[in-house]
Amino acid sequence: MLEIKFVRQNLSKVQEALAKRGNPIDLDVFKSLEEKRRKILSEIEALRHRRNLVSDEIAQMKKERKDAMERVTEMRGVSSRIKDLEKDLSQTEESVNQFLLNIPNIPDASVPLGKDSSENPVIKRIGKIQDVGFKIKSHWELGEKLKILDFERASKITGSRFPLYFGAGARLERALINFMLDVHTSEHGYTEVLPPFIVNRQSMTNTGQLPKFEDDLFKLHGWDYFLIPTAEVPVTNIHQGEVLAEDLLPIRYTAYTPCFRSEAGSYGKDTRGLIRQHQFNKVELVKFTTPETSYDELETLLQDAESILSRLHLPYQVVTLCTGDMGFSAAKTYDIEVWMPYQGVYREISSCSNFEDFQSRRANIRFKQKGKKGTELVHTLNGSGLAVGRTVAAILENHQQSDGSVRIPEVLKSYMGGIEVIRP
RNA sequence: GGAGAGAUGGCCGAGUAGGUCGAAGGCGCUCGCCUGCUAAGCGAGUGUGGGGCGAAAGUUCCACCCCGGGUUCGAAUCCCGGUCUCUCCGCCA
Repeated sequence: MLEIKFVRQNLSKVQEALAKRGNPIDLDVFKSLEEKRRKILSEIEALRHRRNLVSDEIAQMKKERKDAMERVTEMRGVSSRIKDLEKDLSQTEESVNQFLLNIPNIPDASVPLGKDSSENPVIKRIGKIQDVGFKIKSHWELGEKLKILDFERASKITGSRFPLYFGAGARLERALINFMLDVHTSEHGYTEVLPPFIVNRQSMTNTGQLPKFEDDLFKLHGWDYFLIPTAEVPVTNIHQGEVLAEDLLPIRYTAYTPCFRSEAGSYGKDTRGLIRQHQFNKVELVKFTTPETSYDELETLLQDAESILSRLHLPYQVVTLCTGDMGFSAAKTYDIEVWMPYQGVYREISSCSNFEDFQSRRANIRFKQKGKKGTELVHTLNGSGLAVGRTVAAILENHQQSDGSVRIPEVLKSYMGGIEVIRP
């Protein structure tokens, strides 16, 4: 959420920034609501001031055993007037708030201008794409032939877009989770977290999934709870409402969680394989930083995610999301895209973002500098490190051999109980 | 699921016959003094958010003692509802 004062004082700047993102918003409604809110508020405060003064007077008169009836009667009127205004105020505040909650973040100045994903500049490509000299199979074909993936049976159990792994496939998924967590905790300085997989409405609102994107979430019947679409939600909300000591920052957490997404509106897209599922596993990286360091921390966050791909010998590229392609809460985002040889395209496998104070304002996460007055909002960041199902897909396709077997990357061997190749 | 106890400032902890309580006291922290160093000691200060005035220091007003309602001229204090935590019983991986 943007700061109300900032929006009020920078109407045209905000409007311009939102136009760049491709979601123009008419701020006139906001302007008049906000004026109304401030007008009512100052009237209420004046009346409350008066009431406070006279109430003290009444107390004094009672002490001196004087008759205070006249004042009491007067204050009855004042109090009921206040009550009416308060009702009006809370309605207006609610409207202003709803408006603000639906305004996306303002892109950082370094974010390239563009209308959609076709305009995301590639900033680097790592790893060689080799011509293997045989016909590349898709990961779903490999998975089914190797008897490690079974999409048909998964749909019997639940429906379409749910994964079912067997044997070395299940082991590979688990190996990747452990490998990623181990690297991030022991080499990159993150603290491992295992959070709830179900969160309440407030947490979803704090990180920006709500109120706008409820259709993308799975909601629990009879509860105001939701399945998490990413560990970002529970992990960022660990510190909601807290004032952190500055010397604790930056805080770095990594968490494995399953992720649940309704994928509303994606009918027909990526219908085969592991790319787009209602349930998938992900290892997430989350940081809380000071405003001064958040952009440096975004760069190292990106490196931390990249290092997983390098160690798995998977070719990838990094793009900067342009203004028109960024998520609602982000101020700047890098996507890491892994090479998927069957389709011959790079596919998103990690998304690393700096949210600046957009989430921390909603979640009220602050820090305090020693010896300094007041508090300041932290900056929050997160990135996938990595999406596990897509990593399995990438390993299958990139490390397949002409006989339909798949080589396990060296770094995973110890996690795979010595399995070096998955064979039919 | 049943019974009970509790929720106060960065932390601990007073405050219930409603009025000068934004809240005692302690700890912590900041600044100053003192002191071979450290510790101790002494003095002063020290919540958050919003608004007005001010270049700033500051000053002033409003709100906040878990959350939401209610009673009242006036609520941290009384009433109702909710959330969370703890204890006991039951059940359970």
